[in-house]
Amino acid sequence: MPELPDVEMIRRYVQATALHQPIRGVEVLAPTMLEGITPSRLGRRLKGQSIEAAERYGKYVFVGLSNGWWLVFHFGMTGDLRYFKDLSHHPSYEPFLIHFSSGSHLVYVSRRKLGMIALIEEPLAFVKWKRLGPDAWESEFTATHLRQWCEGKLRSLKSALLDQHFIAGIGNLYADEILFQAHLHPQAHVGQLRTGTLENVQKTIKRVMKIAIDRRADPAHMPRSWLLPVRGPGGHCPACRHTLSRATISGRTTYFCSTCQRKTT
DNA sequence: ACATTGACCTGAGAGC
DNA sequence: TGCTCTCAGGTCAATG
Repeated sequence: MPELPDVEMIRRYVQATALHQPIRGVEVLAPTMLEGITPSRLGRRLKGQSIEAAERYGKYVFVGLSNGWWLVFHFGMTGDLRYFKDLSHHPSYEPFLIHFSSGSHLVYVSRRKLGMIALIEEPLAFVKWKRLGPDAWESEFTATHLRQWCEGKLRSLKSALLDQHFIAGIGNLYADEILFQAHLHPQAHVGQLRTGTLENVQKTIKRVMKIAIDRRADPAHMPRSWLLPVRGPGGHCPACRHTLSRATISGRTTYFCSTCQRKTT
């Protein structure tokens, strides 16, 4: 679930639920998910503080604390943040919990321990350290950036879209959606696409991100013309009704319409 | 430079 | 019902 639109929902959720409450303590039930800090040290840094901000970059959420430190969350394939007034409806998988003095809780839930939790001093320095490309939804991601990055490269468009060093926030599902809407084959070579085509790709990325966020990142509520609602075995192209093709590209399962999506233009 | 593979984790669903 | 196998939205490192 957690690609850019989903992570944006998580950010807004934190902002709407968990701000300005003193932290009584934290609980780390999956210490291996902490990066660069021990559970006890993390507890000391957070105790008595409050959450004052929630930012996002790519697939990361940065939770700003009253002492200036930032908690960083990456959600892997299954992670989410949930806010509970009390823990009577105990979440099942909870690597990390923040307990507020009010009695409520902000809980990182995840079935698989593929995510990451860290404590950092400066989000932008973290982004630089991770060498993340521009956020797919922010204005820094321009057609010029796309063109410069693709120039002379042999790699496939699908792998480029998934590369967080190139552009941050797109995952496997939305990469397929973007390719579908741009009418481009996932194995199109980025270096062979014309300037006008690349500009269209950039516009498509922006449009897909915007609409996905407007519709709260819920695949069931995406437009009928989109791939997402039918993406899966036996799905049919919303445009031409052909059965969708399935292939492994860049190591990831890819669904596309072999009629509507072209390798060149 | 790029694609591919496996590792990291664990649940869900299919097939037997 | 229960077992085994395969797959899943992410990232990273090693290999060819």
